[in-house]
Amino acid sequence: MKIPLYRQIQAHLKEKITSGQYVEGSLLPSENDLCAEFSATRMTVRQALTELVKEGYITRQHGKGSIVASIRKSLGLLSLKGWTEVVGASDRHGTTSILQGPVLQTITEPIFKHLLHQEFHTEFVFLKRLRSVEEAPVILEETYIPNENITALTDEPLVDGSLFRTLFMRYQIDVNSMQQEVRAIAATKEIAGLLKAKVKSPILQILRRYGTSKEGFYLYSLIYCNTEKYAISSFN
Amino acid sequence: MKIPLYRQIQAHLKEKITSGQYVEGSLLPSENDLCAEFSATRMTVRQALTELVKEGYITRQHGKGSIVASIRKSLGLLSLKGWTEVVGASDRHGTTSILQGPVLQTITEPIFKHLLHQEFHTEFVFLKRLRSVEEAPVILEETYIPNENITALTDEPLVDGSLFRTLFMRYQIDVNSMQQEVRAIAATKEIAGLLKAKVKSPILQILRRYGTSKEGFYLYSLIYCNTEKYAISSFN
DNA sequence: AAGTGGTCTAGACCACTGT
DNA sequence: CAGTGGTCTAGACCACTTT
Repeated sequence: MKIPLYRQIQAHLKEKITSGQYVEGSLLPSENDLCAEFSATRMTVRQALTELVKEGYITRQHGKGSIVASIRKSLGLLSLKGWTEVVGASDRHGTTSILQGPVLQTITEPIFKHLLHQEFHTEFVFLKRLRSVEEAPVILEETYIPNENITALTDEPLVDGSLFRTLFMRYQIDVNSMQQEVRAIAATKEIAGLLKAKVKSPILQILRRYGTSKEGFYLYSLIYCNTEKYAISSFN
Repeated sequence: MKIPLYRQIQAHLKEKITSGQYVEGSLLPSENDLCAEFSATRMTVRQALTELVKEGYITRQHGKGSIVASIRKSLGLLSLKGWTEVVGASDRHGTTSILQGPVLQTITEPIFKHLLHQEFHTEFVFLKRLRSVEEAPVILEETYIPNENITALTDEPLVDGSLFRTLFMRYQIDVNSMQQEVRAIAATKEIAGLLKAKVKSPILQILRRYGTSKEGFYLYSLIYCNTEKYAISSFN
């Protein structure tokens, strides 16, 4: 077997968590149970569990067990302050509307150049989304995904409306890291219009590159956020 | 002994790294050497090393060894894009000047209220610093440190001009986590003046709480950043 | 070939959380 | 109290890097 046993256990548990078979807040099987299930020793099982803690899928409590973590917080990076509080645990007064795409195109934003891993002119799947809280638009997000045999993205709707979830379910691509640049800019006419802000009002701009479990495969996002009512928060 | 052996090994190595006895880019003693030195088994030594990787002090390479990481990047959170590139590996065209403090006072910024862990009116050591690149001011940082027997901070200068390093050297307090909120705001007259930007120009505002190795002890920072030339970037 | 880190076994004792 | 995770031992074989 090429893949280490602890990686297999890790992947197996991750699958059960993301698919909802292990519910948020519940307990994973104990270390000893997992040892039996996978014919492994505790050290091996613990290595898998330690990885899951590091990735934020579970927390552990001495004497109790491994607890499935609350929301899979998109890597603990961006979470709209108040998005979940205002909106409840499951996003439902928050809405996302797709303004454009998914559609094939090349990157036109020169701003991406210096953190681009691919050729500037390769083809990307493009997606432009507007996220709102209580009817008020807050985030404008333009996402570029290099077209490496994922053209089907443009044909079928997203799983649960989530891009990351779609990539995971349909292509087994797990987004697992990120690099970003944050700036304050003055709203252009177009951005002000979409975010219902005044022209020239301060807007948060985030340039982002996501790393994935597929070697050399990155996603790119250009995000504009009206932080008048909600701030962007992050942990760690 | 109350402290686990692997924690002791971890602390020992961390000390040698931060004090410069193990130089950046060089190799740590091999696992077997460390086993001998601490009369421990490899699993125990490896647990210490794994923690150091997680904290960013070292990287490891199969067949080679444990390599002391480059800069201790304040938790991989904020690093001025270009600060190190523009400025060389060791910060030296970047300057920090202390505008005010360290001095004792209470927090006056109501903005801190909702992520404050202490009472609003407890006493804090206050510090106001301006960071520049090539003579141009870029970051204004106001830091509040709860005054728990650290009054000496106000008496002696900072070690290497670094607050974190001072806390570590003089009080064995290690800053190891962070929570932040980011907003875009319009520059006030005062901020515009200090950052040499126009009044009402877009400024990045960061509200930050740092967690430390001392249970329940947090630092607070209010940061203003002119992102016209340099962006704030982060990894992970 | 020698040394390094990566994975794994088969035990052990302890501290903590539940009943 | 039984069950859980936290720490630790004393080995083993393998894959990778260097000489």
